[in-house]
Amino acid sequence: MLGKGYEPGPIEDKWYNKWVEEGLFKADPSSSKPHYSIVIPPPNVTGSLHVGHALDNTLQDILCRTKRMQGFEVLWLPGTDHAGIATQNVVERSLAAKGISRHDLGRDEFISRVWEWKEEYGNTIINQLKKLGASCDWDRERFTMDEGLSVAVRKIFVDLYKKDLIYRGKYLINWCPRCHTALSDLEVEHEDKDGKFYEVAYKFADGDGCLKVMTTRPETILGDTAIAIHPRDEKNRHLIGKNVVVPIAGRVIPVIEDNMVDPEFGSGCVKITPAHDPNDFLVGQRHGLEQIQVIDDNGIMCGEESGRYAGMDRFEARKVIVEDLKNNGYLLRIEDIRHSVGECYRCHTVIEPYLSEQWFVRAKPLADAGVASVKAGNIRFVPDQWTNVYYQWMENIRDWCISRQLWWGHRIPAWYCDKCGEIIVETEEPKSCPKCGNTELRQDEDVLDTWFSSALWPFSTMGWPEETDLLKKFYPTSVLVTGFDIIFFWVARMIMFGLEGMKGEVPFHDVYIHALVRDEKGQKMSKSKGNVIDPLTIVSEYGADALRFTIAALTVQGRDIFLSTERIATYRLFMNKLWNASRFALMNLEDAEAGMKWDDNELRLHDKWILNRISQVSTEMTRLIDGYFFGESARLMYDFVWGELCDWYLELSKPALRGEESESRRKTTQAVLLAVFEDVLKLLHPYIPFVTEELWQAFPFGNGIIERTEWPEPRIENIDEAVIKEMDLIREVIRSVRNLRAESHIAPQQVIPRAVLSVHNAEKLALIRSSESQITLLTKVDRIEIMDRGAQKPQRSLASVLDDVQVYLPVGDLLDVEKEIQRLNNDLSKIEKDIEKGLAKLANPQFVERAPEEVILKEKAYLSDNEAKRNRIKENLSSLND
RNA sequence: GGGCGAUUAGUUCAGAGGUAGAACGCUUCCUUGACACGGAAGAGGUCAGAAGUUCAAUUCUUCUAUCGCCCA
Repeated sequence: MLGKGYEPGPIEDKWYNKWVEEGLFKADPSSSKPHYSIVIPPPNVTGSLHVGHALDNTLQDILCRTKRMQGFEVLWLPGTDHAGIATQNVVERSLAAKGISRHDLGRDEFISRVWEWKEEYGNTIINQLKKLGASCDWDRERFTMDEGLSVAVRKIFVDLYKKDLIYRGKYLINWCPRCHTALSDLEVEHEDKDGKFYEVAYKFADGDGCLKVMTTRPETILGDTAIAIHPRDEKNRHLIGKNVVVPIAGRVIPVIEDNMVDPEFGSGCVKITPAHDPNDFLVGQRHGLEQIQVIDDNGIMCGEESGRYAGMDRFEARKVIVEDLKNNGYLLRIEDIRHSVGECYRCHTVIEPYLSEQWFVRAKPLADAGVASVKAGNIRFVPDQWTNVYYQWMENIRDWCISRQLWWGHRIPAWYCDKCGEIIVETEEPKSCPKCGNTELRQDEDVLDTWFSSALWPFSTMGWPEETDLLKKFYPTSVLVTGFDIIFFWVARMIMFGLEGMKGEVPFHDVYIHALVRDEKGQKMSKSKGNVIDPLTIVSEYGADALRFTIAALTVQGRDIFLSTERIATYRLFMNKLWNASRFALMNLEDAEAGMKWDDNELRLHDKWILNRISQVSTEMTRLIDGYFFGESARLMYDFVWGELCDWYLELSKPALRGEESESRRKTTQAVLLAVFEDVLKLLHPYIPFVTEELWQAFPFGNGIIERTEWPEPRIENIDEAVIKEMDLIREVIRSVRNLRAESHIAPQQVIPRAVLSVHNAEKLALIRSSESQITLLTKVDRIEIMDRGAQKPQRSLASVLDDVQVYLPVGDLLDVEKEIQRLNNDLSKIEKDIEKGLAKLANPQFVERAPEEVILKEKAYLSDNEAKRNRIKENLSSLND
């Protein structure tokens, strides 16, 4: 027998271990079942589980578990990402605590320390996923730095290089002076910040006067090589071709024309520093300007041109230079400005545009293919609003800087021959230079962007470039589930590399994009704000199922998720409700057997109703899950179990189960209970696997693991709408009697001798007659009397009017006439408002002419029902005055 | 500057071209043999504002306001 309350603690580990032991999560490539596959978005190996992971993986788990029950061979492939910068930072920090820098150790030793660190701490997040219940095939766990995946990385790099889709060159890239590496455009975060706008005078070289230039970065003046003006700038055009003197530096530079300049902005004259500004870099290329570097890779002023500022930090130098400009009369004025400043996504150091030799992916051709395959319908974004976001980015894509000046990562498979200058790009280390035979080759020091290896994840994890059984069975994957924040970083790049590596085959058919989890105030969760909800704390306090169910219920397409522990506590109660409903059922099923069948002749209205409803719910659940409607599906189950099964069916089933009707009624009710609980547990299993498994085992049908059973088919194929409507009426009658009781403060346990019903419709009359015992049971009324037509209504009674049914509750001395009049008047005014609306509608010739026939009929019926109700309420009112 | 999303009960959020929904909170009552982690009943909303399309708009369109995000 189940305990009195649901306790998640003891059951979760027990079942998780059992599932793993049974091999429930293992994917068999030789299976003949249709395939369903998902690759996990690999979390950072340094990471620990946050609610975003909990969301992402709960949704994937729901899909995988559902599909297993629906007869698919499911592969959910797990793993982690080596997270170049993050991991290197973590290990460097722990070394720094011992006073060691990575340079003290040297590259090889440092990397082996990172591996040691990974072995020790890297499994944290994997174990946390298990706590959540994630049904991944753990035997196939992968890591982006695994040997197999490294082979894939080298292979695709070489292939792309040979197709000229990867190239090397000296360009201005985003440089983080703290992380000491290049970053891609995506890894730079732009934030509007308060800053200063300095207006500086540049004197003409050949005489008096000067032109005015605005800049936010006066320290780059030292690297200026031109002043640019828009060719159609009437005001300044005459200056083109002149020369000016760079303040402080004293160099003479030309005034040139370029379309890049916005003539409306500032003075219309722009200083050009090709080595330290991305726009200026392009201008410099167009005009063949010199690139003068004055800031180095540490953000320190450098080089001959930086003069006496050499050795100063760039921000320190800015202050000093401004001071010097002022003292020499070059500084005309300072304005406050809000402008966008690029920062390193990882450490928030201000990015320095930095001229250096880097590797790039030529993105355009790859992006074109990626766009085409979405346009062709081979990949579908859900919700589809993300399709446009994807197109917009892909259509404006820029080349991707993939080299990183780190030690931890996939080393670029390029070797340099210092004798002849040859660059050799191969998957295996070359023995000698193919051009000059030199055997002293030097491998490129840099590693690849972590996202480069992540982009291969859907197929590198399945053994590519080998043609494995796994790839044959499970590629392309069915769906990718991830957050919108990495559509560009990851989704788009997987599509590009998937099409390239897998000969035009997409990496996944659907992309389900979910929102970000925020706190209850809608703020991003972050450690510094202290508003982080730790999923593992939640799991230990409320159970994994409660967390999972909350996440599912709050997941609505196209909207952020505001999570609070209050919400989780609410859904935790649902677990308890399900537990106790099952407990009730089991108490009454002690002599029941699996597979027992009900006798159709013994089914009462409420039995038929619940069988019809569970059938509708099963069908609906299948549809909702297929459409990725997680929130709707979870709430459907919540409402059905709590609001229909528990509140109505279980209550109505009690007399039969207690044996108060007949043995055959008892048996039939047992059979219905079994059927409904079997389906409910199965339908809920993907959402709340632990508690449903525990309950499943306690029922007579619970042989074997729940997930090895089949997903429910509707118990009743042709839904009987009439049954559902009839039950709705009975529920309404019951509610109205309860309402009358409560309004007149009759204690719930006090039995009222009779309720009198007046029914104006023959079918409804028969229905109510046959449901009398159900009504008396749930209203605590001794008997139901049906009033004859035209008979006098009972004295001193409360009254309530429904469609075709009037309910009277004779309460004798308890009747408070004043209050009852007030109550009826309230009802009356509501109805009169509705009647007015209806009359106005039907009096409108346009409505009668143009609205569809059935809407008009409905409106007429509604009106006449309301009029009838109004008249009866009036009668009731006047009879009160007797 | 370009784009996207949001605005519905005190709060957090669903919803749908044709009679406004849930949870939490609140009020009243109840320890009845599944559950007080519970049950019954109730109060509470000009569905941000304006215009348009329509017989009918809270729902579709446009604009405005406020908020949020992405890209430049």
